[in-house]
Amino acid sequence: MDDVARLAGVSTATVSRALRGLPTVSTATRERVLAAAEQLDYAVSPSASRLAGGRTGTIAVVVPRITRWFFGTVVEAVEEFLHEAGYDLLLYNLGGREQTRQRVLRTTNLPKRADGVILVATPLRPTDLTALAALDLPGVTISSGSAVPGWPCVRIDDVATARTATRHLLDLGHRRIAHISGDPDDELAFTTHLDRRRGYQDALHAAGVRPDPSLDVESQFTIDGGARATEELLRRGDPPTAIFAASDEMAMGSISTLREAGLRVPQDVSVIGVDDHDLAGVLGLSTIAQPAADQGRLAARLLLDPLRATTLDPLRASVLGPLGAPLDPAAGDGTATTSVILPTRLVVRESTAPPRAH
Amino acid sequence: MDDVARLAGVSTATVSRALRGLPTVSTATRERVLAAAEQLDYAVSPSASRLAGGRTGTIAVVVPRITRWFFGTVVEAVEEFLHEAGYDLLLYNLGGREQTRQRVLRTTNLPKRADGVILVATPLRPTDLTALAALDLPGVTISSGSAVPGWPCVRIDDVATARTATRHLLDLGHRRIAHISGDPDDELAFTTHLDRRRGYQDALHAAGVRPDPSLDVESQFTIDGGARATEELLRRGDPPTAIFAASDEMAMGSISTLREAGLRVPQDVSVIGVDDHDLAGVLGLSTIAQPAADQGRLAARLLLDPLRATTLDPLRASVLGPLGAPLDPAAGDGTATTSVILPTRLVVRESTAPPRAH
DNA sequence: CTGAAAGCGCTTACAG
DNA sequence: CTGAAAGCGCTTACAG
Repeated sequence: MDDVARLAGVSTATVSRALRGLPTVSTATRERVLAAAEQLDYAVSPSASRLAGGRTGTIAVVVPRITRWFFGTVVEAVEEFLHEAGYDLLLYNLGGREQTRQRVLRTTNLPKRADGVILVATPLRPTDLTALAALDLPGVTISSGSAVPGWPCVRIDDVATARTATRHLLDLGHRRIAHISGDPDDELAFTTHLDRRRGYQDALHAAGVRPDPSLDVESQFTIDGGARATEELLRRGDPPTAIFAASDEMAMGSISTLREAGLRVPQDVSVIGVDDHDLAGVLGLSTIAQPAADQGRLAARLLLDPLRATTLDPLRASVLGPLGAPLDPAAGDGTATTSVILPTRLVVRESTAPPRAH
Repeated sequence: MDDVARLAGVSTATVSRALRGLPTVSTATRERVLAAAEQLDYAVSPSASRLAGGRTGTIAVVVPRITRWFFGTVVEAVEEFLHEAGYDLLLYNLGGREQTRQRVLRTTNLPKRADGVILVATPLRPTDLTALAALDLPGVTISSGSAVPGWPCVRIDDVATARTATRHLLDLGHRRIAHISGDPDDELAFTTHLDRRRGYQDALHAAGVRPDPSLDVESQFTIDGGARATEELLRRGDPPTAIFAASDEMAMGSISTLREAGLRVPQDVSVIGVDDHDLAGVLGLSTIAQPAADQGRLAARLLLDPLRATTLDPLRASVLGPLGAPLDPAAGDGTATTSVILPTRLVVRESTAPPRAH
């Protein structure tokens, strides 16, 4: 930076300002600095910049399992948004390891590594919430059960989504509709499966069908979880004519088990999932599509907008107007949790049909 | 850190040494420092540590698309290894954006952000190689077409893998065997599809079958790419009795198209892929399984072992012996490229069967 | 085995 | 609009 300053005939302070685009630099000076930096192929040292400026230019993204469709898709969208904005992405994949969760949420002194964090479907205990609040770090959650005070939350309406899926099966004439969802080991405040179960029950009630507990099986949100839940369902005898799986991956596991058991989909059993997984089309799986990439992009934006606004000179920020303004007015007060709810939509393919008796 | 030093009654230099486990600290002192740090809930500032020490404690991981099975699985394994070793992971998802590739490989001054880089199946032009060499950064490639001088490479034997797949089809009695693979837009030095094509042709030749160019279609390594390649194949008339797809995702797209065209798998057309994708079982897809997670773990280890060795005091490193030693002696000379080749294995499921005429 | 001191390369009040 | 100077919080020779 000294070299650049010398070449441009200014101080390093001015080089710093010019390179960051601060408005308090005359156009002529800025151009001279930029030219000098270019000529010397200079780029600021992130380490020094962080230490002196207190900003890391990095966002931490925490997902349960990057290999699952929803999380991979979210991360891809977040990554693109962040990198286009000049931010780096630190990836934390919990992978079911409780200790990792602890480390990420506590010890890691995240605030010194990142300017903000995006928590995707990360289960949070009350103590975790306290820990997060203590970090005093900007953050956004995606499809999180437990809202973090002051953090925006991007998600879909899980209850409505489940209702739509169940109603689709009801409309086809099904009455014995099973539901596979949830994680039995999950004593954490992760409510996605609870919400989806509620929507399922709501829809049944609205149609005058009393939910049969023996048709409601808990398992993991994975292919394997869906397979095992379906095995359990079949083991109980008197199988359902339709299954609403809480995710496409569960639905795929379910279909696999049904076929192995000699049951045809949809002739013997209809199956519907949630997600619109990349492979849903290949498998002919009916589903409720949710916009995973949009949720990622939006979360990244909600996180970055305020960060970028405070980076700007206050004067300029007021001139820029909308750029600095939070997407939702309510997000501004620092403690309220703004939920942005994105729409889902029914996609009917070949895995759902009227029951045979019809 | 000043506080810790004061509480422990030593200098900050000693605190620094004790906390990093350097061997030049007496046990008593170390314990006092650790206790003080614990008591004050102290953790070093990464920014300051980086600036002063020159090490970032971070590894950059570059993948083409995190949403594809192979890359997601690799990243998950790498993430676990890195975090257990106390390193952070910076994710770069190329996503087909050429400019991102440029930025990552050049401008980003990677060496100031990461201590090393893992390049997963990243196409490299000769100029990229020059750029990488100029970075003077430790790195490892996974399944890269172009070897980077001095970097270890972890991969499978693509030629042998393709040969095995093709031979499986030949053994079943197929003679009209199509191949879908490759990226027609790929003028980069990414050789995976070339190697797989060669294995395919080798196997045909060995069986006395002359490869039919009209049965060899190029497309993308995706579900959609497989679907389109298969459409093209059917459009050409006189369809094959079997298809060897260069990846499971392509195979899945292929199956989808075949079914839409009214062809049954495997009765009318057999299909085999490469990967052993999570959903290969659900789809009954025969495939050549490759160890994606193992490749990720191994790459991370090959990258970290030398880094950690140089972090240690030379004296201690020699005491520790094997820890500091490179996995492969040849990896040590700094310019040779060591390839570690992991085994693949044929997994026969329901998508392959003898041709009907049989 | 330990400490004093320099220095890593920036950013930020502060003053002008 | 710009500069001089302090300081961000560590690590590392160097000396002992």
